[in-house]
Amino acid sequence: MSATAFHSTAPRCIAIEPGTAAPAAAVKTQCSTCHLRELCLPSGMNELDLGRLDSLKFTRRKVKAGQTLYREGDKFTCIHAVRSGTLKSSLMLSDGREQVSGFHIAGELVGLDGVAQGQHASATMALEDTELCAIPYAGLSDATAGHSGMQHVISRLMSREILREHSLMMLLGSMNAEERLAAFLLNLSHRYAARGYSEREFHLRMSRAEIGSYLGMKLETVSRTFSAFQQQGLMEVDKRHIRIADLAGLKRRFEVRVH
Amino acid sequence: MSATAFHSTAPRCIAIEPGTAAPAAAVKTQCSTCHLRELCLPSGMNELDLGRLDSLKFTRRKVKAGQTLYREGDKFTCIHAVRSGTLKSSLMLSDGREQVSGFHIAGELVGLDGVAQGQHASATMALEDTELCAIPYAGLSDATAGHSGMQHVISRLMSREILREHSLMMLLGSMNAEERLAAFLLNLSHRYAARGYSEREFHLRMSRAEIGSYLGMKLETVSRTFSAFQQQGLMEVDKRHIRIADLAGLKRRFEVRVH
DNA sequence: CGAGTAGTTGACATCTCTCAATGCCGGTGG
DNA sequence: CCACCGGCATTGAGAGATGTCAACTACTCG
Repeated sequence: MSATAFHSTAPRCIAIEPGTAAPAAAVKTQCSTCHLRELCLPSGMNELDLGRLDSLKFTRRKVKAGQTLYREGDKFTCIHAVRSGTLKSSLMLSDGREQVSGFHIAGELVGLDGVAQGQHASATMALEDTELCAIPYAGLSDATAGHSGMQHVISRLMSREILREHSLMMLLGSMNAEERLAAFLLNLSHRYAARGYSEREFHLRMSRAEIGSYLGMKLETVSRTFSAFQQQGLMEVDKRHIRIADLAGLKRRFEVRVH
Repeated sequence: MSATAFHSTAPRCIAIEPGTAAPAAAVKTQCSTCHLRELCLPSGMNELDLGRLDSLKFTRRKVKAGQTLYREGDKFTCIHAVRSGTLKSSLMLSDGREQVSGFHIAGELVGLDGVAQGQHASATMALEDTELCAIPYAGLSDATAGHSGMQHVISRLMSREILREHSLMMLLGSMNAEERLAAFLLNLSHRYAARGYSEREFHLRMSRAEIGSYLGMKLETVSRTFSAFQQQGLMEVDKRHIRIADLAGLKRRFEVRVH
């Protein structure tokens, strides 16, 4: 049904992707020196806790465009933090229907849904060549045990994931096509802006079908809605390149805040 | 827009509802003697951790039908565990649109979305007279600090909430009206069965409008879909009383498992 | 008893989906 | 080098599902 296929093997998070340019010894990363530390796992931690995090030295991992990071049912061992690139997570129904449940960019965490059952409930695939930090969940649990501030940060991250899903539910449950696409674009714009990129001009890494799956509409409807926005003078659309001409107007018409 | 209105005051979780039959001294509850312990907060804990939980002695709290437990924006201090009764949680858009994000019955936890920002992102209202345990989040954090098994249980509960929202997203994003309503009823049936109630016959505590809001459809469509199920011989529907005549058939036609 | 709430049903409108044709682009192989 | 192919996006026409509006009934509460 979906245009995209899962054709990679499903390596574990401890393994280094074979065939990548990674040196023989795994590249290790410390949070305290990472330019994404304000957005990512350490967000909200104090210096002391950040130091504790550093002792974990996370392994880096590369995933090429089209390859999966994990599939549904895979054993859950690691949370992953995106260093660069873009991923999509999706849920699969027994009859083959796919629903994209999220897109992830630099500084975002992937895989928190695996904690509940010790195995992943979704599959996650790279939409472009992507680099991540593999954060072993067991190691993280040990490191945070006894440090309630640090523990609270983890809980906050999980709760934040719940909030993220709230807004998607809102979107899927009570918005029409234009509102959905506008909410999606405004959300992306916001996330890019937080990372220092342009909030008005960006390149979509996902297909119309993937956007549609995420927003609960068909790819043709996505395409038509893009065209409608363009005709309304709200933005210029050239395939995956988006330039928002009237960001304020877009917000005025479509920014529906939750409470 | 919505048929339901918020007309209660919004008491804090430490307070005892005025005017209820609760004795002067707050009723305290220990998890180890609770008949819901297998389903609720202690689910998956060992004896030792359960003992630690007992030392917290949660305050009971009653909320009458139609009253709110908390509203969006309220300070988050407690998670609540449902002892008896039914609640709904809902999200509000700035333009007044409401989306029900969940229904909660005995043994389920309410309010985990507040952890992220220290304030509630949703509002929660009792659909019938309801009794809860108020679980102060700070106290819980302290009690679990240093006990990674106990901490992991909390994380699991949050992750479980993420999974719950996953299936709702799946439902909202890629199912038609019959599938949505069937999935909702099968889910309810399952939850009642786990609590020792009939899986075939139950009383809905929520209106057609509330079901519709939860499932992303209008109340008339909910009503029509109930009628369709009845005509198909799948169930008998009398207002809010449901008797599933052909549970196997309902499952066969509509049970779409995630992976 | 009257008003208000909840649920059902019908008729029609509207939105999104479905199916189909076309164009564009990049990669590949003759 | 160019023809061809596959994947992605756009657009049109018509179908189908759900929303909207309205009428009616049953029930509850004051």
